[in-house]
Amino acid sequence: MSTFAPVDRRSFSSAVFEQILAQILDGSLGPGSPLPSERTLTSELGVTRQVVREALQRLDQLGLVEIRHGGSTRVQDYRVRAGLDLLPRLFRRADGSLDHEVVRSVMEMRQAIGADAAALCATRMDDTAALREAVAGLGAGGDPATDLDSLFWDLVIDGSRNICYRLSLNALRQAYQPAAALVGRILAGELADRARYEAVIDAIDTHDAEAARSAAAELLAVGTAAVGAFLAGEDR
Amino acid sequence: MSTFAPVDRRSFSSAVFEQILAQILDGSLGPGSPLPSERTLTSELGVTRQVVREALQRLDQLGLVEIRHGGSTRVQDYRVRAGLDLLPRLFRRADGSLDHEVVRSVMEMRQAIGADAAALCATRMDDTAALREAVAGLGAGGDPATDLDSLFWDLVIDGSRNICYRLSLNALRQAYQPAAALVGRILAGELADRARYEAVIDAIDTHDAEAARSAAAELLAVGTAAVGAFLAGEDR
DNA sequence: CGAGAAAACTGGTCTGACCACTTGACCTCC
DNA sequence: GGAGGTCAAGTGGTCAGACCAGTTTTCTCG
Repeated sequence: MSTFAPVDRRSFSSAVFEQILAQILDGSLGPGSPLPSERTLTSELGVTRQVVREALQRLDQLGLVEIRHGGSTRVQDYRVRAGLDLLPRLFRRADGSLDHEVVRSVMEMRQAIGADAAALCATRMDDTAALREAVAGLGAGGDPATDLDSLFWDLVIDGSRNICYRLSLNALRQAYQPAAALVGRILAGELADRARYEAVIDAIDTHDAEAARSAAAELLAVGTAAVGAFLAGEDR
Repeated sequence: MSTFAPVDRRSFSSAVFEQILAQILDGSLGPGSPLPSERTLTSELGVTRQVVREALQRLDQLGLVEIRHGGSTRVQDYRVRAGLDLLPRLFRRADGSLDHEVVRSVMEMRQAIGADAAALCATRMDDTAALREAVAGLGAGGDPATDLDSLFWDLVIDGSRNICYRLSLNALRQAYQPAAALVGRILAGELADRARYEAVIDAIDTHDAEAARSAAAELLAVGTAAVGAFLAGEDR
């Protein structure tokens, strides 16, 4: 099964963005240190000032630099300034290795948000038919994206009517999307455990928030443990 | 006490960004609909194409539009694509009114993340001296930003060693920062309740994760309730 | 009617100039 | 010596119009 991925010829703008981003994340450009002027970057990178500017605007949007008219552009401490949108960039270190602490963080947040969303869902969702249907379709689809429990949790999150959870889920998903196939394999155990899914749905159905919370937490803990084991195995 | 806020004369680029952003959020530009071409925007807005492009790059970075070389740039569904960084933009509707559902969402997430972070903190933090000091200094400082329990929760989040929580906290804070003074007043009850803070710290000190979780949840629930009451009062 | 070429879009980059703001050196005047 | 002002250099912000590189539509021709 050979799959061809489209060559991603990023724009110059994106290339510059990635390059500066990498230097900020690996510490080459520490917090507070000024970035070279746009004109300097222009000549050093061999691109136009417009290209440099577009890259800088995006870095600013991410909260990684602070641009000030007249003054120099400075690097900000991303651990203080950046939002969750930065997450996808933190998975791999400069040398390409997986950052286990980040992966663990994602799994922990997944569990906490998922559990609370299920609890809220129990108080705010009336019809669980869609949920049961989603569980029924689990593992049936072909592609890993659909095969994952994306649909189920989409419904739970939407049912919780919490926009923060919705946006957080988007960010988390954006983060592990590139490795969807691998994630699917690791989480196989969780995905196969229909009984736990049903337990969550039953609790939501009876509007029992605390039952929904604990059932969801138990369900998600399976995946958390599986990922933990995977990481431990990788260490060896 | 009259305070002078610096006049924020945004750049054209930011103005264009805000304008398009507003239209996307209020639905004037629905998901999937194509944006006018850069050249069209250029002439309609009376600015240069570079200005338009910088604005579009930022919108793309936020996950609000999808730019494709050769094709038209399209509006994406922010409820599916945008990450938590979008949050600060969702507080106020087009008419300037506060979106209660968003506020409620923030408080719920604050509570869930805070509780889980406290639990993790209990298993990962060894020295709680800094925490006790932070609580001791609560309410002593002058400005609302410091006066808020920012420092305390900063320490808890850092102690949890969960980068996702760290970034989420940044995003949440970014969201309610503009209204820090008001938030401080509403949360006064929570901030004054030293005993609850101490209970959290004690649990962390004894490495009792579940105790820390419930103590933190109870502490944060005070603020959640206060905000709920405030919103209910505003409805009247 | 269908396939393929051509034209007309779209976004991406280049050029070089000028405007607006901040900074810091220097200079004056108490 | 210190407080204030002036000025030049450096920074980001914007402008203009041109050309390159893809995509989409249109039109032509078999």
